[in-house]
Amino acid sequence: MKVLIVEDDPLHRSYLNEAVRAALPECDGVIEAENGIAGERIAREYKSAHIVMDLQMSTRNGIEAARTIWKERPETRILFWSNYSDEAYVRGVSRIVPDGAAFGYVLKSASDDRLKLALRSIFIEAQCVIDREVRGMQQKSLGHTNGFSDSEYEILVDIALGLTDRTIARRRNLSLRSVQNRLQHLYEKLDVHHPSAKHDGPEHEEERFNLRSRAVTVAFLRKLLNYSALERAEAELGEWLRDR
Amino acid sequence: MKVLIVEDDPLHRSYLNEAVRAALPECDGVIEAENGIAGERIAREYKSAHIVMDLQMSTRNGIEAARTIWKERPETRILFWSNYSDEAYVRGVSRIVPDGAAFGYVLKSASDDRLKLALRSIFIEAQCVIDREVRGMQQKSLGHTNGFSDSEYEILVDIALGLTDRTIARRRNLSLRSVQNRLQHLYEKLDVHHPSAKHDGPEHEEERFNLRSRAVTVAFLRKLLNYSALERAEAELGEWLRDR
DNA sequence: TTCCATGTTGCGGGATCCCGCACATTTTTG
DNA sequence: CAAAAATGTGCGGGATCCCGCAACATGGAA
Repeated sequence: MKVLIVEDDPLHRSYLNEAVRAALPECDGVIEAENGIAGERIAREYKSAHIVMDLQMSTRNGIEAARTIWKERPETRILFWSNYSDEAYVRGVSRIVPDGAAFGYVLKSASDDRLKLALRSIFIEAQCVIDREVRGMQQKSLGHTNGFSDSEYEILVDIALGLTDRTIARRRNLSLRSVQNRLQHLYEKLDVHHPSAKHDGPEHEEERFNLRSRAVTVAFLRKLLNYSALERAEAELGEWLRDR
Repeated sequence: MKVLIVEDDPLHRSYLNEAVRAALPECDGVIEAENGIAGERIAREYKSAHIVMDLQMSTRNGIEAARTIWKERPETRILFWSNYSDEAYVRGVSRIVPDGAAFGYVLKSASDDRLKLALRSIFIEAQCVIDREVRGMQQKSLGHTNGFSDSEYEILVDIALGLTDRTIARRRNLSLRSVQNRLQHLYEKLDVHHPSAKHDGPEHEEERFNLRSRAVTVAFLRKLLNYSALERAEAELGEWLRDR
């Protein structure tokens, strides 16, 4: 068995290397890649079936790399090893994992033992292992209370990209009013109504926030969005624009 | 001489510890803190004058920590050791460094030698050391071509926070029109005009972007903004709102 | 001093956005 | 199955936003 490590940081890379060797005596070779592009290439060359992947890498992030790898070989087992459990990452990962594929999501802050256990579970037992904290995030994002449905998330991404209502309507095949409707729901869930508005008088004073922009900001602050998610969304938008 | 290391990641922390001991034989004690809060506390307790600080930390980021430390003891020498050279970080740092203070900015991707050299230059020679790449960013953000003036950056942050034109006007003591004027300049610099608009017919077709939101997005993608900058701006906004 | 660059402010209007009111369709729930 | 809760759509209007046109102020450069 060979294991491919895709990780930006040299320190983390060598740490992973050691952890893999210690946890998997049956492993007879560890290959390293220092960014997503190289990871994809090497995975293709060596037909790697066991990969440990960092999520945030400068030249090409782990989600993109994993997606292309899984597209070519859906049975590949990938363990994501990340610093963060942002909802944006969790959503990004669960969106691309193929049916029945074995994968894992472990935080870098996890203990040595947790990492090694995860390595064995996924690569030997073909069993999914998801960090407690990450699992919590996943649950929350599905539960209806305080959680965002896919359609709400979708429109959040669209306004984050800076699309107009009309463009969103065309892109998502909706009427203009429906788009605005979804926006209402989004604003409600993000709690970005006009905050300190006193409804005493009829005057329309103190509207402090531009709801559209504000929504994006609080989504960022709540880690529903992050740079990586924006980057991916921007790329998808680019494709759609090319297709008119 | 004692050195305080403020760094999230255990691996990086121990690497730094070793580097400091190797580069500074005259150092007779290395203290470690694993987040910004602890860093501030320990710096206060030990009156640390020599600090190596990570910028992105989960509980409290390095810029905040450095600011409070420098507020109490402006002669403290701080070496920032960061993964990124985002303009947002560079601006954030240069905004808080006191007059005449010795500081440094080295990327984590720098070589061992560069790091050790920087440690000696700052802590022994009291000389500022700024990574080549970071310096480039700094220059660019000052140069008028392709660079953003302070006022433009200011309004960028304001719309990123989701403020309305009127609120921005009150906050920055400007007229409404001036705010909109600055926005025009910002849109121009970020190149977010209505892109594929055909001016042939009088019809107003194909306005794909909401300029306000779009501007924030491209600023993010160009790393003029990042999570840390948003977080700081949000905190400042909170203060201002409390003061009415 | 005169001229020109830069920045601020007013006015006005077309395009969007935000959203209440209504109604139809779909899905969920009891 | 029927009630209830989502969800999609149209209409309309008040508030904002985007921005051209134009008048001033300020501060150097010719």
